Amino acid sequence: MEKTIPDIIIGRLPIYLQALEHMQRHGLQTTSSQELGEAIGISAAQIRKDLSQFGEFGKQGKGYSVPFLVEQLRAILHIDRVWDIVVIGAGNLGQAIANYQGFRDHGFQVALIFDNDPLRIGHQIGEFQILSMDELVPQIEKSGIKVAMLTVPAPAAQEVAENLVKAGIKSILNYAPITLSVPEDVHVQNVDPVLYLQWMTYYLE
Amino acid sequence: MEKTIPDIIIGRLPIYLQALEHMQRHGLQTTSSQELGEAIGISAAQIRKDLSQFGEFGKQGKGYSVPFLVEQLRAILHIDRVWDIVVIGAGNLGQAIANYQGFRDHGFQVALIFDNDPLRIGHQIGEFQILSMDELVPQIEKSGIKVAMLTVPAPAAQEVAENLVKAGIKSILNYAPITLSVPEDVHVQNVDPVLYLQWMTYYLE
DNA sequence: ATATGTGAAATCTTTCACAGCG
DNA sequence: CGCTGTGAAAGATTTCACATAT
Repeated sequence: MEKTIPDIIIGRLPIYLQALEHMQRHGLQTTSSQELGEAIGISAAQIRKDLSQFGEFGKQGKGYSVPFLVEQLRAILHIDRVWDIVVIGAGNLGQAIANYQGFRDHGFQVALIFDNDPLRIGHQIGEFQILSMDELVPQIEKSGIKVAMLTVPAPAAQEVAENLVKAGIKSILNYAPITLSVPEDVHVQNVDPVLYLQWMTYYLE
Repeated sequence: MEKTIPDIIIGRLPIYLQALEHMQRHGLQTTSSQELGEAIGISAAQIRKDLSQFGEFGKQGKGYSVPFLVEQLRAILHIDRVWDIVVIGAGNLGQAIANYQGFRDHGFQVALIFDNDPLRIGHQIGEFQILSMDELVPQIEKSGIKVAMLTVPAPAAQEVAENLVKAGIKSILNYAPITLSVPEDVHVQNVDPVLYLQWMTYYLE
């Protein structure tokens, strides 16, 4: 009886939340679909329609309570808790991710980091030791972590992804320039910046 | 008379190209919409429809020449040349980007990098000196660069974006956790990883 | 025999416009 | 009166299925 909510709607909720948290930091108590829409470049009707998939969060004639809507969106997105994440690849990007304050501020906590380079294994990044890739499956299994960020070179990415799946990972943020093949119940988001740059250059010249 | 091609199609072309380059590196001379679709999880019909917007690149009964289609896609996306890019923010992420080999391999060349921290200004990252934010508009104007990657903290991002627009930037890859407000002719892609993590946690638990 | 390119159909997404509530 | 929530309409995207070319 549960209707499935389109992925495209889920993808907009974090954007709504980002803007609402911004309003909240600025002390705004109430907003409207109109105001929120103008802040993020999305139509008021679309925001109302999207939110209506999950409940009735507004008051007619009044708008939405900012703190209440923030709380509701956090619950919907399951970010009303702290998620541990694992980083695979301790190169420049992996290290930058491990040290990025923005994850902590939003309830994501880097808990494990792996690399296969003997010169890196054992070294400290922030408060974590870089672990050997040989330890990947047992360590992740033991930790119960479900979310991974993949920053290894393309030729290694598919094999690592398969190990992540074996270890019980269900969500992969993939920085490697390759389409990963994974089971249906594992979600992959490709965030290779080159893809986005190539998209944007279409509109140049 | 030129029909506008939907943005959603443009966004898939870099994915096609990524897979085709992968095939090319493995020596594959020919492929089909079916085979390409299986590699990236997109239907064969959609690939054919997308490509048909730009011309007739295949041969009936035969399929597509991999090197030819790679060349055509590069021309369509305007990546049959080297693009200089500017990085704003020389923190962990900005430095990781400045050193990322993947950009060079795909025709993007970091040419300038800016920060507003006096402790960073003047320091070397790879072959580049970190420049002062005060120099941002004149230096970018002089260079003629059109593409920027924004890795500054959220509170600074909107102001920096406005300066980028003044300096003639037309494409911004935005890592800051905020929706930027820019003129219509400037393209922004938001790549804040927190947005993607929040999207994925919806499907967990 | 095989695989493209493409109208037509099906599906999905967004916008419209207004009843209804505070 | 102002703004939500929502059916219905419009618009966009994807899939189907086949004529056509090699």
